[in-house]
Amino acid sequence: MAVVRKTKNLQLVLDAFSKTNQALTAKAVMTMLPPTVNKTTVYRLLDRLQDGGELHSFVGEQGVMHYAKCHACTTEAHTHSHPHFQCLSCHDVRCLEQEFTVPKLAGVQISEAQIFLKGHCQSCLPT
Amino acid sequence: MAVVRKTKNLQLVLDAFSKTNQALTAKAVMTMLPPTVNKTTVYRLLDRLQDGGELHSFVGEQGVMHYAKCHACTTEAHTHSHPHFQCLSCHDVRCLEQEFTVPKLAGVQISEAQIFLKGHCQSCLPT
DNA sequence: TTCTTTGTTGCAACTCTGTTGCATTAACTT
DNA sequence: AAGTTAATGCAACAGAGTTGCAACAAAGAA
Repeated sequence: MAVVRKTKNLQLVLDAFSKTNQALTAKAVMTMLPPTVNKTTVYRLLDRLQDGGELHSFVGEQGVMHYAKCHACTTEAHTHSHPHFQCLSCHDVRCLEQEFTVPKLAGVQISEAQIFLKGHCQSCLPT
Repeated sequence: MAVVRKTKNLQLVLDAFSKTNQALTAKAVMTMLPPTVNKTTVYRLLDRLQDGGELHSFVGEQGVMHYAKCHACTTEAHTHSHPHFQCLSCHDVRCLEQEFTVPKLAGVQISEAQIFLKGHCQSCLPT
């Protein structure tokens, strides 16, 4: 079920995501919230925001779920086929805007692609 | 540390992987072994086989670690840039042999790509 | 404004994947 | 056969995420 009521905790979570362009884990969100907010509440808010299409999620490092704001994605056509990227220097995780076209592969019919890239972001490039 | 001694449990795990082309979770491996084998042992054997280059691992559905036999990968050049695939019908998870070239993306320098695809395998295609 | 409905929250307990410390067992070496 | 030490089993733990339930609080109705 998506978010229905505009509660204080909801606003806090939304604020956390508007403060950054990074993808955040539930744990990361919690550290940005007053410690009085229960972790169950955070998990449930993230779920609801995802149901409502305000966030999308993907599995990042060590199998931990990450959540990020939806920009290109509309609620109806929730493709999420853009790659997600983690910088090995600053450890930021974020969405890359470029759409990723999955080439035709022999013997399988692809309907969904999850692409997780690691490397160095522009600010962290050795140059 | 890689595998050093050829123990009974090691052979059982290797047998499990030679019985299938699928990628297996630790849990899946355990169900293929006599119940006397401790789960810690399984996790450690999977780690050692990975260190030795006999297996490689990747994060699959719900953030669960999967292990698969290494074919193309050598111990030295352990690229793992081939995609991993899960069939939405039979739920098998396996490696796709085709190498995947990650296109140049603006503003980032990619050094590793994890590609997880979902769809239907040849046997499960509606045709 | 007050009442009522029901979506939301906090708490505690739990599930699941995976890990760690330690004493015991069993491969491999000589 | 004896010694060395990798491998194992056990128990306890860690971290991410879930569930049931009672209490609370938005949002609309009266």
